[in-house]
Amino acid sequence: MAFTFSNAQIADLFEEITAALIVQNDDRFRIRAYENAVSIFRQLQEPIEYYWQNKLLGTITGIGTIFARKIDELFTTGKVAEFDAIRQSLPAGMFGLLPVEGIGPKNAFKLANIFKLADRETAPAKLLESAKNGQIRGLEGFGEKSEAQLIDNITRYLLAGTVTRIPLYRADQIVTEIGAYLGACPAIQTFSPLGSHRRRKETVGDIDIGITTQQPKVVSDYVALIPKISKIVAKGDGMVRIIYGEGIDVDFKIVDPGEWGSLLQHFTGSKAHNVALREMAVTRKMSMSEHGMKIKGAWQRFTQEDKFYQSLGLDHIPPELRENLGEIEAAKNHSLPNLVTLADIKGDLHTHTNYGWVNSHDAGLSSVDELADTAVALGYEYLGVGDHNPSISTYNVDEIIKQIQKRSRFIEQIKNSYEKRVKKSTIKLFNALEIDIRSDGALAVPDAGINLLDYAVVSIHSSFKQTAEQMTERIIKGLSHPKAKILGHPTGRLIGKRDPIAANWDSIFGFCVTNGKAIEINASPDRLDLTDILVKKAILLGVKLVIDTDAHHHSTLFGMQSGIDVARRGWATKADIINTWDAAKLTQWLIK
DNA sequence: GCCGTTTTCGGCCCGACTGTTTTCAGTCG
Ligand SMILES: Nc1nc2c(ncn2[C@H]2C[C@H](O)[C@@H](COP(=O)(O)OP(=O)(O)OP(=O)(O)O)O2)c(=O)[nH]1
Ligand SMILES: [Mg+2]
Ligand SMILES: [Mg+2]
Ligand SMILES: [Zn+2]
Repeated sequence: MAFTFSNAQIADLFEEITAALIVQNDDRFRIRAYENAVSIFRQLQEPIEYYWQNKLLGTITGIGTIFARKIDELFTTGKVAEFDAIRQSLPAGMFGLLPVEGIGPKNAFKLANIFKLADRETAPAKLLESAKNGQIRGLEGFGEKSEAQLIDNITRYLLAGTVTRIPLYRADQIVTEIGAYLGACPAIQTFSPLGSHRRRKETVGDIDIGITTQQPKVVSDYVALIPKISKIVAKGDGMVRIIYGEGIDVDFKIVDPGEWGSLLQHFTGSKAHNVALREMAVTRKMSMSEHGMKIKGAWQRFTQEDKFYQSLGLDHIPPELRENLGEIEAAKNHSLPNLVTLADIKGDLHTHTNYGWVNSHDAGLSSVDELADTAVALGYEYLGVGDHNPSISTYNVDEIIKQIQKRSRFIEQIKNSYEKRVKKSTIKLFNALEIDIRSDGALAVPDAGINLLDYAVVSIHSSFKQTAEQMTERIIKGLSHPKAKILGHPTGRLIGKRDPIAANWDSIFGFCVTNGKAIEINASPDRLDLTDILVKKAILLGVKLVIDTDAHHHSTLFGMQSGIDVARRGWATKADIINTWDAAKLTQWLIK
């Protein structure tokens, strides 16, 4: 296979073809199929190449025989002849203009044509030149205002660079900030962050906020005066869209309190979920939107979201599931999963203390006592007391074993003294380590050391770029030790910083099911892996998961919710998550 | 181009704002 393409590359390719088809006034439903394919490609968490190799493209809803054939052609020949022909019929510069806010396919084409923009990289800057020279205002369909907008939008685009999505923890901070401002407005009855933020997606493209009021004009004006506003993109009685702070898009939708239920539904999305619901309404001769349900020309209003779903015969769907990935069907059949909640969690199995050996990676900052006290405060039944394995560049094999013997005695002492000090507590402390899976799959601790532990979390911390085959073999080898019970932060990705490893997850999941291993959902805000869609797949195959904070400080033990969010997006119930089990059941499963 | 518990043909979500428009196309959500 000489040709390889990432999912992002394929999504970008289809996105450009979508734009080209719009320019060519192609069939709007064909265009919709292309748009749909783009969002599917961006959502997939395994390589399209993997689907292609295993002839699984046809199993993806929205990818039919024609799209599958085009992808086959792409991987086989390195290009799609039809796509190349379509693109070559258009000025290349138009594709460089598309990322600019307010420039869609039609205008991108028109402007690239008029100003002979043949190069996509330089197109925005060149167009900006022409706009600044007043060459836009005279064009048909443009005027002084649109010229000024164009200048502003291109300038912002050139300054901001490529679009990056906002990590959810950062979005939480922004939401709190904006919430403080909205809360101070007497005219606002209720407000709530919606969109992908409410669905708890790992990153959000923007911040979406729904508002109810009986004075929409007052609220619209109030919102537009928010501190740190950079620009009003659009504003009416029903909505305000702004650029906020360092260039974050914030969408406000403002409705009458009587429409809150339908607004919650609409503005939470996802788009694919909404479209599927609306198509369902259409088959029942109804029409739905953020304003309610239109039945025989008459609007029915909803103050409550669950009632809105009910009007379609559906159970209330948890926001985390609203991705049009089977949740509507499940809501119809009353078979939605009973998703895991924070209250179900009974312990944390991946932590780091300040124990004083030279760690292979960052050591923790808190003492065992501090971690245990916090775990008790959280009402936990057990806690995995962990460290990274001793650094193999600092210690030789014998020294590593001696170090672990010493640490095991230390933990034993702590357990005794802790149980004396905190008499009421019955918290169970496990002697655990996080051990590197080295590039050949060997664990960084010899057996004689591992066997002193209650269990080990094994993780990839190096050589992230191996092939999927190598990596899969490596991980399975690493998990093969009986004490290796948990695969830590399995994809190795750091949101916005490091891509996930390539691996054959089907094989790894299969191994875990057969051999009684759990896969971690790491709650660190920049990890959040295993990722949501792979969680769903793992659970379908029967894999057990564990949600860990990977705390390097005792306060971080409080950060479990972000892992719960991921688990819920992966359809996880209490039964799927081993650290919802009580100490007896967990111990029996974990300690070998 | 995709899809199927009325269909393998004939459907395919719905709405807000902007600017230039004389009735609406484009863009975005
Ligand atoms: N019915 C319908 N609803 C839409 C459409 N586009 C967006 N919405 C709704 C559902 C979305 O979740 C919500 C907010 O739009 P966004 O573009 O901000 O998307 P979302 O927040 O889901 O994802 P994001 O992380 O912002 O990219 O508006 C659409 O084309 N049709
Ligand atoms: Mg959004
Ligand atoms: Mg939005
Ligand atoms: Zn780690």
